Amino acid sequence: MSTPAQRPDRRVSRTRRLLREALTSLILEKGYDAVTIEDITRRADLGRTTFYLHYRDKEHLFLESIEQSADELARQIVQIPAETLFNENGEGAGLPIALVFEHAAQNADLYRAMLRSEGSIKATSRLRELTIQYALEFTRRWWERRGLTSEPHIPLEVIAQFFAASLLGTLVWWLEAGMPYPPRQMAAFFRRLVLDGLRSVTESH
Amino acid sequence: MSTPAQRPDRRVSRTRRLLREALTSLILEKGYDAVTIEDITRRADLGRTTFYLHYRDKEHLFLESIEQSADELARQIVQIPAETLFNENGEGAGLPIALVFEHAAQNADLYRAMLRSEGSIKATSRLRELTIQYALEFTRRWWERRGLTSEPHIPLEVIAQFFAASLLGTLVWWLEAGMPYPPRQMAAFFRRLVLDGLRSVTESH
DNA sequence: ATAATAATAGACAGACTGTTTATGATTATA
DNA sequence: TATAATCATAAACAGTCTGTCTATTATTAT
Repeated sequence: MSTPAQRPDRRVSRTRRLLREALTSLILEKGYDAVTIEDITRRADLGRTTFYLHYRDKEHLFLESIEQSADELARQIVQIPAETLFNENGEGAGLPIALVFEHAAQNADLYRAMLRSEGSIKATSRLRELTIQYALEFTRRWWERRGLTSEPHIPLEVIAQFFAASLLGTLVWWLEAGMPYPPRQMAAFFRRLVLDGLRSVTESH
Repeated sequence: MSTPAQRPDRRVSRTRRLLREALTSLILEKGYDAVTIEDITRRADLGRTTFYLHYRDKEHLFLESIEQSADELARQIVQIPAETLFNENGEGAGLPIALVFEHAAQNADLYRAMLRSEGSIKATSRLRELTIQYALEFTRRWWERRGLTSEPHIPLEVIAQFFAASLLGTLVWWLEAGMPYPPRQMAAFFRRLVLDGLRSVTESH
């Protein structure tokens, strides 16, 4: 997070990358639980002991992938200028959500591996945490920006949690179904559902 | 599902119940992954080999708990008369959702164990499946009842999936947070969010 | 009362984990 | 390009868990 970045030994970054890639592909093939350390190192073409030089266990390796991917996405979202970030219509409306779906599409394998709940330990859990955290901050800023000082009828925490859960759930379904709609359209669906609710979908004939 | 119900040997139902209870409590204590078969049988005060007389592995035991609980809830919901089931206001409005939150509150331990994503294999996955399936059917009937024949702007599948994900997510958060609001109120929060959307929450001053 | 069924302890091979040790290979840097 | 530091490696290890089998005892339904 804030080390002076003594650039790591080339062997180290290579090894770590190979291990991450091996784990992701193996999860998709046989499911998280079934993957052994030896599977990983065999696919990465590394000695089994090498694994323990870098990670305590499978979980730590996977968590690294998650944090890395979350950082990458967060960096993209942060770049959106504050003026357009909260636009509900017109330019830039829904941009953060669109970025999420596009980032997921570009890293579909990793996302699938991360979100597939069939045996993901605290990996999925961590992803949830990160999303809720982000949603909470976003919701809070949104609220403030509207000059609303009084508490909403529904606690902010509930709102943020609702947002995170529906976003992650929608992502899971979309990825597992083979991304049947393009990212932009999926983002639009989601935005409509989460902002205007189910009722609005049936009301507009 | 349709066996003539040759009532099982008393020893069998006792053993199975003890195993289910032991697993649930152990999951809450050390997390799904960390629970071994021996842990389970020791807590249930049964021989380890006995376990294998009834279940192939931990997963099958847990899946049985899930199916059983889902059946119980479904039986309650099915009892709601069709007239009030789809009421959006007035009598019976939101009853199914309220039932879910109340059932979760009454079986909080089991629900926590089921929903805690930290290592739940395909258990959580199965729960998702069941919920989506139910949400899909419900949404379809709702749609039909409104006499709407044309497809909605958003595919029904997306809607059902959205509903299921937000419901399960909200449940998880609520249970893990120690049920900070009573079931009825939580159900009302959820109903408001899912039916009218986030925007409505900030618009009503 | 008794035949059928269920539970048990004990022993087993096989798989995986995480650590240690001693050795060989690659890298950064001067 | 020499060399000291770092990294990767194989081999061997004890420890844990799994799932199966066998022979024996206990409980149940009728």
